Amino acid sequence: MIALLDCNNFYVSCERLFNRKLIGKPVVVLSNNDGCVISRSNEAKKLGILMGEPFFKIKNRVKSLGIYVYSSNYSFYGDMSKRVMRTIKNYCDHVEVYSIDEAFINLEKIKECEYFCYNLKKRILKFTGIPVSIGISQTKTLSKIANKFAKDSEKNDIKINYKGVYKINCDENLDSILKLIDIRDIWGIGKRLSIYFKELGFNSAFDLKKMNQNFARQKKGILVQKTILELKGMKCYEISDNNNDKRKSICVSRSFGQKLTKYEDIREALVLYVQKASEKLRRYNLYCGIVNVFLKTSNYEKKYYKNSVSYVFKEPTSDSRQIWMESDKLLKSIYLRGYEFNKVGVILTDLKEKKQIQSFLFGNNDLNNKKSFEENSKLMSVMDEINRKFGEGKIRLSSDSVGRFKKAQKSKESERKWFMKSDFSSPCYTTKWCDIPFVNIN
DNA sequence: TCTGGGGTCCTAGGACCC
DNA sequence: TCTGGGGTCCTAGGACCC
Repeated sequence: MIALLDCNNFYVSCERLFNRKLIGKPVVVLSNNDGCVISRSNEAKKLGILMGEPFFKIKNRVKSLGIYVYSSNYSFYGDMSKRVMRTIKNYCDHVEVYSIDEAFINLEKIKECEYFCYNLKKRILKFTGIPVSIGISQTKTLSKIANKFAKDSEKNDIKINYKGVYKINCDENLDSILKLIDIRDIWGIGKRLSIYFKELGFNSAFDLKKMNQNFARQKKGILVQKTILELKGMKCYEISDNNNDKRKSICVSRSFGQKLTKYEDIREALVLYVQKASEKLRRYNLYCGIVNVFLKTSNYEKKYYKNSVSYVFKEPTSDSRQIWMESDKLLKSIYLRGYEFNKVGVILTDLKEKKQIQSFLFGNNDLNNKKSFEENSKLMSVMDEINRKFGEGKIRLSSDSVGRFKKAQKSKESERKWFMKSDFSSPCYTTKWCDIPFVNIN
């Protein structure tokens, strides 16, 4: 069994820790620049405040209803999150921290799941002050749904063994529960997909479960197919250990409080974001291969413009001066006069760890240039050196190339030829690396 | 010389999550 | 007047090569 633990109205619950008078009162927490509502207490939900609602639209209503309003304090929420997660890990071996307020827990070895989770919930409340709900089922997708019922059991008087804990069992109550769930509320089915499926007459989670998975796969891709299987109780997503959760990108961006038109003003903002991004980079002990800068007007602007542009570093870097120098040039290249900009940001991608010596060496190669025989010979000698140093070395290949490599391996000569003409790695293509054991071909 | 098919690499954009 | 920020993964399609 898998449990999904979710903190109730997390940001509001955090605010309540240090302001006891907020307990039992309607409270909302706003996003940056007090743009829109990102967390609501149950009382605020009952008053009809929606998630993501722009604050300016409901300002008057909020005032007249006596709702307490707070700007967000992310570093505080981050600290509280760490405490909650630490508490969970004290009692469970196998935990995947999924987001700031959620964690998946492997319950394989636990006999009385519901009882265990109920105790966990009580302990978290005692040690951190944060109320949580726990859903239990065979797959991640189903435990998400179970969690929704657990939350409702807190609010309403649903018959339930343990308050705040709910279990869906595939052999017993599955279908009757799925019939109650709107297709939009399934994990992985967002706005677009739900509109598409509803037009075809699939309205509930039960309907989706019955859908032909090959049809789903063909029309909407592998993720929907997996969701269908998960609804049937077949596990498609394992609980990860968070060991291999190497970050793939770092992004820092903000909407401006007011619209900016002057280049200097935008540049000033960007300096700060690049600074923050490079700090993160170094904190995680990473180097970045590509820097991307984007600039846009508000989506609601009549004169709409958005653009972004990247630079590939010759060598991966974590030097904030170097990153800024390139970012500055990039911004200049996409800035246009006469537009009212709303947002600028920087994204660092193609992140590498220091210890990835090989990708450093091979990552230096120019993109899109097939290397000459001489250049590849140079690479080969570098690999030899690695081989000598570390015993068995490894070559990084994009997984697409693996088949070709295996084919070439069939004879010594074809393998040799293949080495001579291949791109061993491309710094741009990072998502699907395969490490192939290095074979000394001499 | 002409042509087509298959494979790879890469990008932009879409969709989703919290 | 005022509409968050930070991520991940997948896919279609273009360019290129053989």
